[in-house]
Amino acid sequence: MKATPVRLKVLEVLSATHLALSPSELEASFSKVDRITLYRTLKDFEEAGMIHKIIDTDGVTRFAFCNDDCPDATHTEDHVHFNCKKCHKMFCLAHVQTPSLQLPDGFSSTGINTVVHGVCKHCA
Amino acid sequence: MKATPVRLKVLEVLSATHLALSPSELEASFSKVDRITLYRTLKDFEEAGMIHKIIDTDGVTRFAFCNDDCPDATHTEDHVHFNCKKCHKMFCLAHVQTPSLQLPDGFSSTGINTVVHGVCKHCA
DNA sequence: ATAATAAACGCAACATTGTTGCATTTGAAT
DNA sequence: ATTCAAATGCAACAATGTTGCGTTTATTAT
Ligand SMILES: [Mn+2]
Ligand SMILES: [Mn+2]
Ligand SMILES: [Zn+2]
Ligand SMILES: [Zn+2]
Repeated sequence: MKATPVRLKVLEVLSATHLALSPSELEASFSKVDRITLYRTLKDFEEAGMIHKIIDTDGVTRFAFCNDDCPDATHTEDHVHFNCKKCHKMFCLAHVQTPSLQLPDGFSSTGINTVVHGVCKHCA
Repeated sequence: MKATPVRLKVLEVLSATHLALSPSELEASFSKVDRITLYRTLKDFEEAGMIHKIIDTDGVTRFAFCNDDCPDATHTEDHVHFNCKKCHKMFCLAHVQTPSLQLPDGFSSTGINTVVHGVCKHCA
């Protein structure tokens, strides 16, 4: 993977926050970047396990940086995400682990996505 | 709310399954129904608390029937949903309650969305 | 049964999100 | 400096969802 300006910018923004950002938000944060290139960059980073995708309560796709202790395979599902109903931001709660649960007979789980909906620290 | 053919059809299909269906799946299941009317029907039903919306692992919006003991306000978040990675169906696990969890200071929850990803009973 | 009316419908038109093909540019290795 | 695969940017497209508006229909009152 080559170190290009677009990739460096995306990494810089995502690594500096605990928020999960949408492609449109990222596109707005730095002008001059082509929409299609951004989508491809995000897909490449995701496949490389550097960021993870998470869909918020409104169905908006968002991406967040994976910290070092993030297990490659299921990085999305190891921690809880929080979606604020006021500011609409999506927080990675890296220290809140996904709770386990009991499934009906015959169903087997490979990951759990937990999105909490409510009011965040800053909007309280 | 008037009893119209479109509404009756949608209710009939949704009330006969425990699956959460997408607008496209519903549209396919009965031809002759206008796409826009279907969207409006689903929105009306949702606002009336008759069905609930849930977004699957792939970001696809889906709707499922609310059973009688479904509390009006947070009907989406009271039970767990299961998304099969093989058949891509989304099951309402009406009898598996959403687990509670401990949020960081300052964050308050009004609902939790839990989507389990894995292999379903029929694809096992 | 008929008429009145508010609600629901269906169409066109549009916005947003995401993908693919292809010609051009560029990062990095030789 | 040369080379070449990888990355970019543009056009074109598909899927999903929304809004405005004129027409039709289900229900209510006559
Ligand atoms: Mn996260
Ligand atoms: Mn459900
Ligand atoms: Zn907030
Ligand atoms: Zn299945």
